[in-house]
Amino acid sequence: MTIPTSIASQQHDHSHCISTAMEQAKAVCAQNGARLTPLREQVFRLVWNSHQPLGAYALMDMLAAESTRRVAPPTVYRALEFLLEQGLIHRINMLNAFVGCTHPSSEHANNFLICEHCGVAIEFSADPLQTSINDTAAEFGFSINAQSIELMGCCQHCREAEL
Amino acid sequence: MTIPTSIASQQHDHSHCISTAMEQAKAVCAQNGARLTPLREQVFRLVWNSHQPLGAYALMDMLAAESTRRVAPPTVYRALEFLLEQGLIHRINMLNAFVGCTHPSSEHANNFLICEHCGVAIEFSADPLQTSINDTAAEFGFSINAQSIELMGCCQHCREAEL
DNA sequence: CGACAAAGTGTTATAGAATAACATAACTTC
DNA sequence: GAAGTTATGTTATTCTATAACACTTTGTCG
Ligand SMILES: [Zn+2]
Ligand SMILES: [Zn+2]
Ligand SMILES: [Zn+2]
Ligand SMILES: [Zn+2]
Repeated sequence: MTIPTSIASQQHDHSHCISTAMEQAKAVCAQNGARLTPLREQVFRLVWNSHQPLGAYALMDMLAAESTRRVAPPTVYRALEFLLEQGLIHRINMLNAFVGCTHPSSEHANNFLICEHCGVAIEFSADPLQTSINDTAAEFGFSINAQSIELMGCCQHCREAEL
Repeated sequence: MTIPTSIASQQHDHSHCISTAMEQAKAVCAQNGARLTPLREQVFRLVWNSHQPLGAYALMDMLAAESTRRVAPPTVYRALEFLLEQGLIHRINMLNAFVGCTHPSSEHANNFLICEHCGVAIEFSADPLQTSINDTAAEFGFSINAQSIELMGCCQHCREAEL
């Protein structure tokens, strides 16, 4: 019922990721009294099509491909905004792209490993890391409202594949 | 001869920041055999006009205001690219903006506290934080090429001013 | 049920950020 | 000074995101 983040870059039963994410999304929206409309669900599904962050315009094209009607930017941006508010997806600032959240119900810090090879974004959280972050902020008398940690590089799977 | 990061959001002798940054920039370029041309120096100076990250188009307007000739995007983007390569400025991904680096000569991890009130970006580094980052990456078998840590919130100075 | 308000979506236009491609100028090096 | 390299100018275009307004659907309440 949870999505293990570390498998994102490996071969795995991704349909399981999708269905789990879908369940969680419905639960979160129900709990928040938010409406996961057909359009929003469609965008969410498209974002979850893979573990690779997707740009808004790529999503727009996929939306347009699925339906016959033409799709304009606000359509997809509004859906993305909703999903961001609900904590169901994250924005990767380094890529101007969006990716599904693997644990939307619990508290989550926006931390990602992003592989430059396969494009997969692995969400992670680590207590010692968060402690260091909080300590540093405290040291500066700084109060954190939002945090973005993005590490670009090469994932284990891709490095092993290269040998 | 160094720029203390913690004073960025306070009243301080900013002309000292600028002159120090300028010295360091010249030293870095000399060491790397890179040419700090008048245009690049002008852009660098404009970026260092404050501790608040500046967008490329704001810079462009400032450039245009200073000289009579008209300035097109590639002009400023090429200068910014050069300064980024030399490690003299950083890009704040959450803001699509650029800010001067306070310690360009040494190794530096791209870590920032960004105040939503005054807009100041405070560059910081913390050994335990970096250790946690490296540990986490190692745990996932991930090799880091670039890292971006951006903490948005409210700086001490602004919080005290609000009371 | 029928008005009404609120939330969601469609549509057009525009703003904002970044790069491609090619021409010209300046600076090196021989 | 000629040739090659680096830097800048110039025009056009791509990519990302939002503003503004119209229309539709959904939920609420009398
Ligand atoms: Zn998966
Ligand atoms: Zn990979
Ligand atoms: Zn200063
Ligand atoms: Zn502040």
